[in-house]
Amino acid sequence: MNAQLLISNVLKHISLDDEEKKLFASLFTSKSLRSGEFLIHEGDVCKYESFVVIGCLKAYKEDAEGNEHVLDFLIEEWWADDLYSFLTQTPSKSSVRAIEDTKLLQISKDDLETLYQRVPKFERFFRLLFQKAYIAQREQINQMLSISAEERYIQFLKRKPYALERFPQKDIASYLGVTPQFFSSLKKKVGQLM
Amino acid sequence: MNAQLLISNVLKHISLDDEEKKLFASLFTSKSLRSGEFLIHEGDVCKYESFVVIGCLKAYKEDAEGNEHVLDFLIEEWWADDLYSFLTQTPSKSSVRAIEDTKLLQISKDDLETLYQRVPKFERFFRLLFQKAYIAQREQINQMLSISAEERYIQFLKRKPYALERFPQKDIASYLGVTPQFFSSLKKKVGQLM
DNA sequence: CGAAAATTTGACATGACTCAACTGGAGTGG
DNA sequence: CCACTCCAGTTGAGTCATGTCAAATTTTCG
Repeated sequence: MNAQLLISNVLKHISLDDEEKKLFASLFTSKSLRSGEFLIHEGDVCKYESFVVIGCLKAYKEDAEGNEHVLDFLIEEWWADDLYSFLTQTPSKSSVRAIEDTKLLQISKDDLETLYQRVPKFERFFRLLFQKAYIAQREQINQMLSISAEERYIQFLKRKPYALERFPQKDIASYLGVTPQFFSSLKKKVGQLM
Repeated sequence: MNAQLLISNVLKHISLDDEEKKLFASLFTSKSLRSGEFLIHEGDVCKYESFVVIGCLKAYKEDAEGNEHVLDFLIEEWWADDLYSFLTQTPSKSSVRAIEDTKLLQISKDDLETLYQRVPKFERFFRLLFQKAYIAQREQINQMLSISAEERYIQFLKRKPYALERFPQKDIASYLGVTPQFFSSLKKKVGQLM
């Protein structure tokens, strides 16, 4: 198992000595998913926190009519999984599914608690992750309230320039809250402007 | 200063002995706001975490054209303030302003750190708050993606039946992401259905 | 290659916005 | 206590953004 990407990600937020790095790496196990496979199904309790080493996934929720609503895209160096379900050990309200072949590193809730006790500064690291997720969401809400679908799409492209190549259009449409048809015309229009 | 409401709120999540209650209460100071006064201005660093004892406030953000976008309403037994700004001690991206005369209890960042060290289980309490805020936001995003303004309004009334009496209509409209005019017609239509 | 899924395109329908005018209540000053 | 002003809220006409439905086209993948 190669944990280098994971370690270097952690080092961006807190410092670690060799001992701590070794302990940290030893608590993770690796997992692979083929495109289309589930990391979590809605209703499952999320037992692991997962770090994306390579690949990409979407987090989404189904409404009463069975329509998918994409909440987020996860790529390399992001943490997948339903954070809320993981922390509270209650059933997840959303699903996470690979949209490319994906390799993950996973840590269980118990091992994470162990880690907190032995190296308390990891608590800070994971709290920072949570905070980032929180503020990113707040931005997302704010954008949805204040700007048009076209502007949202342009912002989205700025933040994730690789989006059109990596994510299916219908998932991007869902993430932005528009129909695939309307997204198609948006894309054409915006493409001509640039 | 009367901290009973605050203490009983904390006791819903963690247990405390008398000693701990006393310490906790001693770290808070009270603050009053008249209707219309600011708790935080956009751009300020949020120095205190505030618990609403009585009254209500709105958290909002202004866009480039100067339009308000209401992000949240805060009433009794809620925590006001920009959590992100408080935790990271960076300038707030939103403002919080009283819409009724309001009484708050406040704790500073330093005192909160002291509290964490002396009674570590408070760390859990505040982390739970954060998690709740996170999941509430995720619900909000999900609703915005999947349901119409009319349905959102009906859901909102279910969650906050007191809303029409306590909050100005234009603020509710902004919270739901519609114009005051359209909100007015929504209200009429939904009122007739019920 | 063939079938299924994703994307595009066009006609039409509707939800939500803009603008403008009107109503009614809450101060404020004379 | 009245007249005046100032907002918040309402109403209606016209418009634009986005959705729906249906069909054509392209891509994906077994």
